[in-house]
Formats: sequence, C-alpha cells, structure tokens
Amino acid sequence: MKTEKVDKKQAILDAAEKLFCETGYEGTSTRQISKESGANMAMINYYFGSKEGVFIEIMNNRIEGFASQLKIINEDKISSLEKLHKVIEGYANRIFSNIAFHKMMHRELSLTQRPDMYDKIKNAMSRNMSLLDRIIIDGIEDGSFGNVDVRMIIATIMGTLTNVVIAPHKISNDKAIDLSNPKENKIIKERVVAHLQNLVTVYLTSKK
Amino acid sequence: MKTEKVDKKQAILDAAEKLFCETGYEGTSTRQISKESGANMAMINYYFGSKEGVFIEIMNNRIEGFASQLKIINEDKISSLEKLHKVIEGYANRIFSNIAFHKMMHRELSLTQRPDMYDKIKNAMSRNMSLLDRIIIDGIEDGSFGNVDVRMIIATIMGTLTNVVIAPHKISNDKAIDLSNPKENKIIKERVVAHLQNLVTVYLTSKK
DNA sequence: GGAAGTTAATCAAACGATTGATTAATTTTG
DNA sequence: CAAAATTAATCAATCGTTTGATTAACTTCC
Repeated sequence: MKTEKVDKKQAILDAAEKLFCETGYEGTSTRQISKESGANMAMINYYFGSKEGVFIEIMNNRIEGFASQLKIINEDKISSLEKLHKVIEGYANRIFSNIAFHKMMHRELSLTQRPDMYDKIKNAMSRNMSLLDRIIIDGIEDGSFGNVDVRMIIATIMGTLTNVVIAPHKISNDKAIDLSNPKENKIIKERVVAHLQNLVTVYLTSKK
Repeated sequence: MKTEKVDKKQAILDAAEKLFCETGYEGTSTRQISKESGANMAMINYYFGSKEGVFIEIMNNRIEGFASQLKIINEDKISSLEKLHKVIEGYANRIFSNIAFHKMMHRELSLTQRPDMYDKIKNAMSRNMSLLDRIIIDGIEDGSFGNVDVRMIIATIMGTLTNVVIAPHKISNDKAIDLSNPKENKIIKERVVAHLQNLVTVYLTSKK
C-alpha cells in the first residue's frame, strides 16, 4: 500500500469546500465537515486553527492560480480584439470548470461582514478587471475599437458569464439547464463564449 | 398622539430584511432581529411561525410588485426596440433602488438548499425572462432585429445589471463606487442603462 | 353604562439542541 | 522513545422555539 489513504488535511479541505458551496459558510457546521471528510472534529482546529481558517485556506488555494493564466495572454503579439476573445474564453473555462466555487465566491462576497476575505476576493477580481481594462483601452487608443464605456463593457462580460452559471436558466421552455452534466456544461460554455465574442466584436468595432 | 407607534409586525420585517441583507439568513439570529426591531423574541414566532416564515414573508412582499410594472410595458404600442429600452430602464430602477435586497436574493438563490424559496425566486425570475424573451422574439420575427441568441442576450442584460451592483467596482483607479450614496447611485444607474440600451441597439440591429 | 367575558399583543424565562472549540488520553509513525 | 496524529468526551455559548403569565383593548350582556 503506497498512498492509498489521502491525508486528512486535504480531505478536510475537500469536504469543507463542497459543503461551503452547497450550504454556505454559516450554514455548514464543523461536525458536517468532520463527518464528510472522515476526520475527527478536533482535526479541523488541529490543522487550520478554526473553521474560518479552513475557509481562508480554501480561498487562498483557489485564488492563487488565478492571475497566472490571464497574464500570459496580455503579452501575446496579437490584436486587442483577439486578446479580448482569448480572455473571454479563459474566463469561461475557469468559471465553468469550478461553478460551485464561483457561486460560493460571489455569495460570500455579497456579505458585508468577513472583511479580510472580502478584501482578498475583491483584490483578486480587481486585478482581473485591470487586465481587461488595459486590453480595451489599448484597443481604443490604437484605433481598433470605438470610444466606449470600458468599465461597463467589463461588467457586461463578467456579468454575462456569472449570470449564465448562477441564475436559473432554461434551455427550452420547460427543461432547466444542468451545468453539472459535462455535455451540457460544454455546450452552454461554448454558446456563451460565442455570444460574448460576437457581441464585443460587433459593439467595439461598430463606431470606430 | 395618533399612531406614533409603528406596528411591531412591520418592525420585525424591516429589521429582519436589513439583517438578512447584511449578514445573510444563516448569519442572522432571531435574537438580533428581536433586538433590532425592538420586539420581543416570541413575537417573531407569534406573527410568522418561524425564522424562515419571516424570510418567506419578506421575499413574497418584494416579489409581489415585480411583474406588474413590466407587464404594462409589453402592452404598449411601441417598437420592440423601444420596449427593450423601457424594460432595461425598469429593471435598473428596481434593482438600484433595492440593492441590498437584490444582493440577498442572489445570495440565497445560490444555495442548493432551501428548496421552496429557491423555487419561488426562480419562478419570479423566469417570468421576467419570458417577458424579455417575448419582446426580442417579436422583434426578430417582424424583422426589427437580426437573428441572435435570445437567451444569451437576456443573460447579458440581467448579468450586466447584477454585476454592476454586486461586484466591487471602481470609478477611477483608486476610489471605489459607493452605491448607497444617492448621487453616485443615480449616476451609475444612468450610465449602465445608457450602456445597455446602446449595446442592444447596436447589436440587435447590426445583422438584420 | 358598567361589569363580565373575550381577544390579540407582549413579555421574561426557560427549553432542548447545536454551535465552534478545547481538553486529555490514546494511537500511529518515524 | 519522542513527536505527530487521532480520538472521545466535554466545554461554554448560542441557536430557534415554546411556555405560561400579563397587559391592554374591544365585545357582549343586563
């Protein structure tokens, strides 16, 4: 037997993330985390100090690999429009492969309380917004794009993606979309990416 | 002294809504509601049966007046594009005048649990989406609009509005937007309305 | 019109259950 | 054996809810 048994520390993180996503931070008890992970209750405080420590560790792990992928795009020698298309695709990939976490992030972000985590998430988002900001402004300055409200364009791109994964959508008039189904997930992701890429292309190049 | 004392029932609803918005449903205790409202703890169960009963009552009251305003628009004898512009404005007005509630709605909606309320909110949103759906499809059929992905347009409209009020935005590079300031609230609202109206106009009429 | 009856509203106190956290003892590991 | 990991038991605090009693206002009846 090599590493048949995963270490309890990771088991706690996995279980906690799953539960936080499903029932929220306040709605999840340490006993639930203990049960779900198979670890004794005391292990939570042993490894992470507190319930909030678990939450913070989860957020830090997730936020960590966030900026890296997108930064590379901005250094490519491609047009502003192509950059924008790539960013949209990159965002969509990230969000659609971690829908539960993305929901949780937005949920906990909308609480006035918990200021340290709030700031951390806010800063991570701000960094991404700045990247988008840079790309669009470059496009305007080099004449690729018309003169538009940059911040609102960003709100449209991020808002559309978030709305599709969070709001309850229906694909036809009766059947609800199930994004946990990999097939549907892929279809909807490509659909929203195509829509957004098309939308920004038409809009940004319309009033040059 | 006429009716100096406001009704306790309403005081509980007001206090609970404020607290639910600030700290979430699970994060708010009945004792906090009692303290904030000035009503005895037992009054919560006396009037509403349970803490969840308070929540349900709040949601019902808010959702109630939701469809009425928008329905009227669809019966106007104006073009599809004008209808769309009016709906965008109507939505924005509603959301921007109840930002805290709108945040709370989205937050509690993103929980997998609490199925009855979830369904209620979902249905209310679906009704609004159907209205938008109808307007855009009419526009496509009578040749006013090009052939676009209707559901994604709706996601863009609702997503943009939600993103602006929920995500942490900055107006310049350092100062954060404060939507609780009536002046800023009005400015940002008009800005997002102008952006969305402009966006849908350009996009929907671009490929006729 | 005033005593008797009825009602809704309000209260302090307590209920059992659950919360996050800690202890001290035990087992596992290197 | 010593350090690290894990356990069951327990902690005080807080949770949502319920209780029984009291107040105040309104109805009914003679």
